[in-house]
Amino acid sequence: MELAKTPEIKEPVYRWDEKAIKQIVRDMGLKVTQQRLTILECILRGRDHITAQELYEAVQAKDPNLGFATVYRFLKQLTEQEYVSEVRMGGLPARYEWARKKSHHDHLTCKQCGSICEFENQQIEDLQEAIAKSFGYILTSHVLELYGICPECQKEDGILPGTKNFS
Amino acid sequence: MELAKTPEIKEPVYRWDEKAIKQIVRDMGLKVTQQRLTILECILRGRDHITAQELYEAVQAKDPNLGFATVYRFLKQLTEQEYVSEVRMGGLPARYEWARKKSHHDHLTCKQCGSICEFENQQIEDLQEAIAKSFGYILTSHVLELYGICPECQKEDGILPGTKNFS
DNA sequence: TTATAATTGAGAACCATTATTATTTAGTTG
DNA sequence: CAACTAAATAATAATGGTTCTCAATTATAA
Repeated sequence: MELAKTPEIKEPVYRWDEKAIKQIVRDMGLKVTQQRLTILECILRGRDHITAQELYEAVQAKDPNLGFATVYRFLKQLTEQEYVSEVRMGGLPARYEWARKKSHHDHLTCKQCGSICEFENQQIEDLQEAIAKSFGYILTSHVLELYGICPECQKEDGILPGTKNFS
Repeated sequence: MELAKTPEIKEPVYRWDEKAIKQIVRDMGLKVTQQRLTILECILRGRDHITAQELYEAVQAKDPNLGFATVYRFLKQLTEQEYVSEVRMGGLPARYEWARKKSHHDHLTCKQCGSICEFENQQIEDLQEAIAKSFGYILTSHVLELYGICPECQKEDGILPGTKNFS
Protein backbone atom coordinates (compact mmCIF):
# COMPACT_ATOMS: atom_id res chain seq x y z
CA MET A 1 0.00 0.00 0.00
CA GLU A 2 1.29 3.39 -0.98
CA LEU A 3 1.32 6.16 1.58
CA ALA A 4 0.14 9.54 0.42
CA LYS A 5 2.84 12.13 0.89
CA THR A 6 2.09 14.49 3.71
CA PRO A 7 3.63 17.91 3.28
CA GLU A 8 6.51 18.79 5.54
CA ILE A 9 5.19 20.35 8.74
CA LYS A 10 6.53 23.84 9.19
CA GLU A 11 7.05 24.25 12.90
CA PRO A 12 6.39 27.89 13.67
CA VAL A 13 8.62 29.40 16.30
CA TYR A 14 6.55 30.24 19.33
CA ARG A 15 7.72 32.61 21.98
CA TRP A 16 6.21 31.55 25.21
CA ASP A 17 7.01 34.66 27.08
CA GLU A 18 5.26 35.65 30.29
CA LYS A 19 2.79 37.79 28.41
CA ALA A 20 1.73 35.11 25.98
CA ILE A 21 1.32 32.61 28.78
CA LYS A 22 -0.80 34.98 30.79
CA GLN A 23 -2.95 35.57 27.75
CA ILE A 24 -3.66 31.86 27.47
CA VAL A 25 -5.03 31.76 30.98
CA ARG A 26 -7.13 34.83 30.33
CA ASP A 27 -8.43 33.34 27.11
CA MET A 28 -9.52 30.36 29.10
CA GLY A 29 -11.65 32.63 31.22
CA LEU A 30 -9.65 31.85 34.35
CA LYS A 31 -7.85 33.99 36.84
CA VAL A 32 -4.17 34.50 36.24
CA THR A 33 -2.40 32.93 39.17
CA GLN A 34 1.28 32.28 39.65
CA GLN A 35 0.51 28.57 39.93
CA ARG A 36 -1.13 28.44 36.54
CA LEU A 37 1.71 30.35 34.96
CA THR A 38 4.23 27.98 36.48
CA ILE A 39 2.33 24.94 35.28
CA LEU A 40 1.91 26.33 31.79
CA GLU A 41 5.57 27.19 31.60
CA CYS A 42 6.48 23.62 32.43
CA ILE A 43 4.09 22.25 29.85
CA LEU A 44 5.23 24.62 27.13
CA ARG A 45 8.92 24.36 27.75
CA GLY A 46 9.10 20.76 28.95
CA ARG A 47 9.02 17.74 26.76
CA ASP A 48 5.92 16.22 25.24
CA HIS A 49 3.95 13.21 26.35
CA ILE A 50 4.38 14.09 29.99
CA THR A 51 2.32 12.50 32.75
CA ALA A 52 0.53 14.49 35.43
CA GLN A 53 3.02 13.22 37.99
CA GLU A 54 6.02 14.19 35.89
CA LEU A 55 4.51 17.60 35.39
CA TYR A 56 3.93 17.87 39.11
CA GLU A 57 7.58 17.11 39.77
CA ALA A 58 8.72 19.66 37.20
CA VAL A 59 6.45 22.23 38.77
CA GLN A 60 7.66 21.35 42.25
CA ALA A 61 11.18 22.31 41.26
CA LYS A 62 9.97 25.84 40.61
CA ASP A 63 7.48 26.13 43.42
CA PRO A 64 7.58 23.51 46.16
CA ASN A 65 4.33 24.79 47.61
CA LEU A 66 2.30 24.09 44.49
CA GLY A 67 0.00 21.13 45.21
CA PHE A 68 -0.65 18.28 42.86
CA ALA A 69 -4.40 18.83 42.99
CA THR A 70 -3.77 22.16 41.32
CA VAL A 71 -1.81 20.48 38.58
CA TYR A 72 -4.56 17.93 37.95
CA ARG A 73 -7.26 20.56 38.09
CA PHE A 74 -5.60 22.88 35.64
CA LEU A 75 -4.62 20.01 33.37
CA LYS A 76 -8.24 18.99 33.21
CA GLN A 77 -9.29 22.50 32.27
CA LEU A 78 -6.61 22.68 29.63
CA THR A 79 -7.81 19.37 28.24
CA GLU A 80 -11.45 20.43 28.21
CA GLN A 81 -10.59 23.58 26.33
CA GLU A 82 -8.34 21.55 24.07
CA TYR A 83 -5.18 23.45 24.84
CA VAL A 84 -3.56 20.15 25.66
CA SER A 85 -4.50 16.72 24.44
CA GLU A 86 -4.65 13.70 26.63
CA VAL A 87 -3.34 10.37 25.46
CA ARG A 88 -4.21 7.24 27.37
CA MET A 89 -2.42 4.02 26.60
CA GLY A 90 -3.73 0.87 28.19
CA GLY A 91 -4.17 1.33 31.89
CA LEU A 92 -1.15 3.58 32.18
CA PRO A 93 -1.33 7.11 33.52
CA ALA A 94 -2.54 9.63 30.97
CA ARG A 95 0.06 11.59 29.05
CA TYR A 96 -0.37 15.17 27.96
CA GLU A 97 0.97 17.37 25.22
CA TRP A 98 0.40 20.90 24.10
CA ALA A 99 -2.13 20.58 21.31
CA ARG A 100 -1.89 23.90 19.57
CA LYS A 101 1.64 24.08 18.33
CA LYS A 102 1.42 21.31 15.83
CA SER A 103 -1.19 19.96 13.54
CA HIS A 104 -3.10 16.89 14.61
CA HIS A 105 -1.19 13.67 14.72
CA ASP A 106 -1.40 10.17 16.13
CA HIS A 107 1.11 7.95 17.86
CA LEU A 108 3.11 4.85 17.14
CA THR A 109 4.40 3.42 20.39
CA CYS A 110 7.00 0.72 20.95
CA LYS A 111 5.57 -1.89 23.25
CA GLN A 112 8.99 -2.72 24.56
CA CYS A 113 10.82 0.51 25.20
CA GLY A 114 7.87 2.91 25.14
CA SER A 115 9.41 5.23 22.58
CA ILE A 116 6.85 7.22 20.66
CA CYS A 117 6.76 8.24 17.01
CA GLU A 118 4.25 10.78 15.83
CA PHE A 119 2.63 10.63 12.45
CA GLU A 120 -0.16 12.25 10.57
CA ASN A 121 -2.17 10.78 7.78
CA GLN A 122 -4.97 12.65 6.13
CA GLN A 123 -6.39 9.58 4.43
CA ILE A 124 -7.04 7.96 7.78
CA GLU A 125 -8.59 11.16 9.09
CA ASP A 126 -10.91 11.33 6.12
CA LEU A 127 -11.88 7.70 6.45
CA GLN A 128 -12.73 8.20 10.10
CA GLU A 129 -14.94 11.12 9.24
CA ALA A 130 -16.67 9.07 6.57
CA ILE A 131 -17.26 6.16 8.91
CA ALA A 132 -18.77 8.33 11.62
CA LYS A 133 -20.99 9.97 9.05
CA SER A 134 -22.16 6.62 7.73
CA PHE A 135 -23.47 5.82 11.21
CA GLY A 136 -25.08 9.23 11.55
CA TYR A 137 -22.58 10.32 14.18
CA ILE A 138 -20.98 13.71 14.52
CA LEU A 139 -17.33 12.90 15.03
CA THR A 140 -15.83 14.88 17.88
CA SER A 141 -12.52 13.16 18.53
CA HIS A 142 -10.64 9.98 18.09
CA VAL A 143 -7.82 7.93 19.48
CA LEU A 144 -5.50 6.16 17.12
CA GLU A 145 -2.61 4.47 18.78
CA LEU A 146 -0.45 1.98 16.95
CA TYR A 147 1.64 -0.42 18.95
CA GLY A 148 4.62 -2.31 17.67
CA ILE A 149 8.26 -3.12 18.09
CA CYS A 150 10.67 -0.39 17.11
CA PRO A 151 13.71 -1.15 14.96
CA GLU A 152 16.01 -0.85 17.97
CA CYS A 153 14.07 -3.41 20.00
CA GLN A 154 13.77 -5.72 17.03
CA LYS A 155 17.54 -5.96 17.05
CA GLU A 156 17.64 -6.64 20.76
CA ASP A 157 15.05 -9.36 20.37
CA GLY A 158 17.08 -11.09 17.73
CA ILE A 159 14.24 -10.63 15.30
CA LEU A 160 16.66 -8.73 13.18
CA PRO A 161 20.38 -9.44 13.17
CA GLY A 162 21.92 -7.03 15.61
CA THR A 163 24.73 -6.48 18.02
CA LYS A 164 23.04 -5.65 21.29
CA ASN A 165 21.45 -8.30 23.47
CA PHE A 166 19.98 -8.46 26.92
CA SER A 167 21.95 -10.67 29.28
CA MET B 1 -14.89 10.50 0.67
CA GLU B 2 -16.17 7.17 -0.56
CA LEU B 3 -16.08 4.19 1.75
CA ALA B 4 -14.91 0.92 0.28
CA LYS B 5 -17.57 -1.74 0.67
CA THR B 6 -16.69 -4.35 3.22
CA PRO B 7 -18.19 -7.74 2.49
CA GLU B 8 -20.95 -8.93 4.79
CA ILE B 9 -19.46 -10.75 7.76
CA LYS B 10 -20.67 -14.30 7.93
CA GLU B 11 -21.04 -15.03 11.60
CA PRO B 12 -20.26 -18.71 12.05
CA VAL B 13 -22.40 -20.49 14.60
CA TYR B 14 -20.27 -21.47 17.53
CA ARG B 15 -21.38 -24.05 20.01
CA TRP B 16 -19.86 -23.18 23.31
CA ASP B 17 -20.53 -26.46 24.96
CA GLU B 18 -18.77 -27.56 28.11
CA LYS B 19 -16.17 -29.49 26.13
CA ALA B 20 -15.24 -26.57 23.91
CA ILE B 21 -14.98 -24.27 26.88
CA LYS B 22 -12.75 -26.68 28.75
CA GLN B 23 -10.55 -26.97 25.71
CA ILE B 24 -10.02 -23.23 25.67
CA VAL B 25 -8.68 -23.30 29.21
CA ARG B 26 -6.42 -26.24 28.37
CA ASP B 27 -5.19 -24.47 25.26
CA MET B 28 -4.23 -21.57 27.46
CA GLY B 29 -1.99 -23.89 29.46
CA LEU B 30 -4.08 -23.40 32.58
CA LYS B 31 -5.80 -25.78 34.92
CA VAL B 32 -9.44 -26.43 34.25
CA THR B 33 -11.32 -25.15 37.25
CA GLN B 34 -15.03 -24.67 37.74
CA GLN B 35 -14.44 -20.96 38.28
CA ARG B 36 -12.77 -20.52 34.92
CA LEU B 37 -15.52 -22.43 33.19
CA THR B 38 -18.14 -20.27 34.82
CA ILE B 39 -16.37 -17.07 33.86
CA LEU B 40 -15.86 -18.21 30.29
CA GLU B 41 -19.47 -19.20 29.99
CA CYS B 42 -20.55 -15.73 31.05
CA ILE B 43 -18.19 -14.10 28.59
CA LEU B 44 -19.21 -16.33 25.71
CA ARG B 45 -22.92 -16.23 26.30
CA GLY B 46 -23.23 -12.73 27.74
CA ARG B 47 -23.25 -9.56 25.76
CA ASP B 48 -20.21 -7.79 24.37
CA HIS B 49 -18.36 -4.79 25.73
CA ILE B 50 -18.80 -5.95 29.27
CA THR B 51 -16.85 -4.46 32.17
CA ALA B 52 -15.00 -6.56 34.72
CA GLN B 53 -17.56 -5.57 37.33
CA GLU B 54 -20.50 -6.51 35.14
CA LEU B 55 -18.85 -9.82 34.42
CA TYR B 56 -18.27 -10.31 38.13
CA GLU B 57 -21.96 -9.76 38.78
CA ALA B 58 -22.98 -12.18 36.05
CA VAL B 59 -20.60 -14.74 37.47
CA GLN B 60 -21.87 -14.16 40.99
CA ALA B 61 -25.34 -15.19 39.89
CA LYS B 62 -23.99 -18.62 39.03
CA ASP B 63 -21.50 -18.98 41.85
CA PRO B 64 -21.73 -16.56 44.76
CA ASN B 65 -18.43 -17.76 46.14
CA LEU B 66 -16.42 -16.80 43.10
CA GLY B 67 -14.26 -13.82 44.03
CA PHE B 68 -13.68 -10.74 41.92
CA ALA B 69 -9.93 -11.24 42.07
CA THR B 70 -10.44 -14.46 40.17
CA VAL B 71 -12.43 -12.66 37.50
CA TYR B 72 -9.80 -9.97 37.08
CA ARG B 73 -7.00 -12.52 37.10
CA PHE B 74 -8.55 -14.72 34.46
CA LEU B 75 -9.62 -11.74 32.38
CA LYS B 76 -6.03 -10.59 32.33
CA GLN B 77 -4.82 -13.96 31.18
CA LEU B 78 -7.48 -14.08 28.50
CA THR B 79 -6.40 -10.66 27.34
CA GLU B 80 -2.73 -11.55 27.28
CA GLN B 81 -3.44 -14.60 25.19
CA GLU B 82 -5.77 -12.54 23.03
CA TYR B 83 -8.85 -14.60 23.62
CA VAL B 84 -10.59 -11.43 24.67
CA SER B 85 -9.76 -7.89 23.69
CA GLU B 86 -9.76 -5.02 26.07
CA VAL B 87 -11.17 -1.64 25.12
CA ARG B 88 -10.36 1.34 27.29
CA MET B 89 -12.18 4.58 26.75
CA GLY B 90 -10.90 7.62 28.54
CA GLY B 91 -10.59 6.93 32.22
CA LEU B 92 -13.59 4.62 32.22
CA PRO B 93 -13.37 1.00 33.30
CA ALA B 94 -12.07 -1.32 30.63
CA ARG B 95 -14.57 -3.23 28.56
CA TYR B 96 -14.00 -6.72 27.24
CA GLU B 97 -15.24 -8.77 24.35
CA TRP B 98 -14.50 -12.21 23.01
CA ALA B 99 -12.00 -11.61 20.27
CA ARG B 100 -12.13 -14.81 18.29
CA LYS B 101 -15.67 -15.01 17.06
CA LYS B 102 -15.60 -12.07 14.73
CA SER B 103 -13.11 -10.48 12.49
CA HIS B 104 -11.22 -7.49 13.75
CA HIS B 105 -13.15 -4.29 14.15
CA ASP B 106 -12.92 -0.92 15.81
CA HIS B 107 -15.37 1.16 17.79
CA LEU B 108 -17.37 4.30 17.41
CA THR B 109 -18.58 5.45 20.80
CA CYS B 110 -21.14 8.08 21.68
CA LYS B 111 -19.62 10.50 24.17
CA GLN B 112 -22.99 11.20 25.67
CA CYS B 113 -24.79 7.91 26.07
CA GLY B 114 -21.87 5.51 25.69
CA SER B 115 -23.51 3.43 22.98
CA ILE B 116 -21.03 1.62 20.79
CA CYS B 117 -21.03 0.94 17.07
CA GLU B 118 -18.57 -1.50 15.61
CA PHE B 119 -17.05 -1.05 12.23
CA GLU B 120 -14.31 -2.50 10.14
CA ASN B 121 -12.39 -0.78 7.45
CA GLN B 122 -9.65 -2.52 5.57
CA GLN B 123 -8.29 0.68 4.09
CA ILE B 124 -7.53 2.03 7.54
CA GLU B 125 -5.95 -1.27 8.55
CA ASP B 126 -3.72 -1.19 5.50
CA LEU B 127 -2.73 2.40 6.10
CA GLN B 128 -1.78 1.60 9.66
CA GLU B 129 0.41 -1.24 8.49
CA ALA B 130 2.05 1.02 5.97
CA ILE B 131 2.70 3.74 8.51
CA ALA B 132 4.31 1.35 10.98
CA LYS B 133 6.45 -0.08 8.22
CA SER B 134 7.57 3.38 7.16
CA PHE B 135 8.99 3.89 10.65
CA GLY B 136 10.61 0.46 10.64
CA TYR B 137 8.20 -0.86 13.25
CA ILE B 138 6.60 -4.28 13.35
CA LEU B 139 2.97 -3.51 14.03
CA THR B 140 1.56 -5.71 16.76
CA SER B 141 -1.73 -4.06 17.64
CA HIS B 142 -3.62 -0.85 17.53
CA VAL B 143 -6.37 1.08 19.17
CA LEU B 144 -8.76 3.04 17.04
CA GLU B 145 -11.62 4.56 18.93
CA LEU B 146 -13.82 7.18 17.36
CA TYR B 147 -15.86 9.41 19.61
CA GLY B 148 -18.86 11.41 18.61
CA ILE B 149 -22.48 12.16 19.22
CA CYS B 150 -24.92 9.51 18.08
CA PRO B 151 -28.03 10.48 16.11
CA GLU B 152 -30.23 9.90 19.17
CA CYS B 153 -28.22 12.27 21.34
CA GLN B 154 -28.00 14.85 18.59
CA LYS B 155 -31.77 15.08 18.76
CA GLU B 156 -31.73 15.44 22.52
CA ASP B 157 -29.16 18.19 22.27
CA GLY B 158 -31.28 20.12 19.86
CA ILE B 159 -28.51 19.89 17.29
CA LEU B 160 -31.01 18.18 15.09
CA PRO B 161 -34.72 18.86 15.26
CA GLY B 162 -36.22 16.20 17.48
CA THR B 163 -38.96 15.37 19.91
CA LYS B 164 -37.15 14.28 23.05
CA ASN B 165 -35.57 16.75 25.42
CA PHE B 166 -34.04 16.67 28.86
CA SER B 167 -35.98 18.62 31.46
C1' DT C 1 -3.15 -42.02 46.27
C1' DT C 2 0.11 -38.84 46.98
C1' DA C 3 2.79 -35.01 45.93
C1' DT C 4 3.11 -30.47 44.43
C1' DA C 5 2.48 -26.67 41.95
C1' DA C 6 -1.31 -23.92 40.50
C1' DT C 7 -5.44 -21.70 41.91
C1' DT C 8 -8.58 -19.59 44.85
C1' DG C 9 -11.13 -16.18 48.08
C1' DA C 10 -10.82 -12.47 51.06
C1' DG C 11 -9.27 -8.46 51.87
C1' DA C 12 -5.54 -5.24 51.88
C1' DA C 13 -2.87 -2.45 48.97
C1' DC C 14 -2.09 0.42 45.06
C1' DC C 15 -2.23 4.33 42.23
C1' DA C 16 -4.10 7.73 39.34
C1' DT C 17 -7.41 10.88 39.81
C1' DT C 18 -11.22 13.64 42.03
C1' DA C 19 -13.70 15.75 45.88
C1' DT C 20 -13.76 18.41 50.16
C1' DT C 21 -12.83 22.29 52.89
C1' DA C 22 -10.78 25.93 55.28
C1' DT C 23 -7.83 29.52 53.80
C1' DT C 24 -5.88 32.71 50.54
C1' DT C 25 -5.92 35.55 46.50
C1' DA C 26 -7.08 37.87 41.91
C1' DG C 27 -9.67 41.08 39.93
C1' DT C 28 -13.36 44.34 40.37
C1' DT C 29 -15.85 48.23 42.29
C1' DG C 30 -16.33 52.26 44.86
C1' DC D 1 -6.07 52.64 46.97
C1' DA D 2 -9.17 49.70 50.00
C1' DA D 3 -12.73 46.58 50.47
C1' DC D 4 -15.33 43.01 48.61
C1' DT D 5 -16.44 38.64 46.49
C1' DA D 6 -16.05 34.85 43.79
C1' DA D 7 -12.46 31.94 42.33
C1' DA D 8 -8.38 29.41 43.37
C1' DT D 9 -5.35 27.04 46.35
C1' DA D 10 -3.01 23.44 49.56
C1' DA D 11 -3.63 19.69 52.16
C1' DT D 12 -5.71 15.81 52.69
C1' DA D 13 -9.32 12.46 52.41
C1' DA D 14 -11.92 9.80 49.37
C1' DT D 15 -12.79 7.16 45.25
C1' DG D 16 -12.74 3.44 42.13
C1' DG D 17 -10.73 0.28 39.15
C1' DT D 18 -7.34 -2.98 39.36
C1' DT D 19 -3.57 -5.77 41.36
C1' DC D 20 -1.24 -8.02 45.14
C1' DT D 21 -0.71 -11.08 49.27
C1' DC D 22 -1.23 -15.17 51.55
C1' DA D 23 -3.22 -18.98 53.82
C1' DA D 24 -6.22 -22.57 52.37
C1' DT D 25 -7.81 -25.47 48.64
C1' DT D 26 -7.65 -28.18 44.43
C1' DA D 27 -6.33 -30.00 39.72
C1' DT D 28 -3.15 -32.69 37.56
C1' DA D 29 1.02 -35.66 37.10
C1' DA D 30 3.46 -39.45 38.97
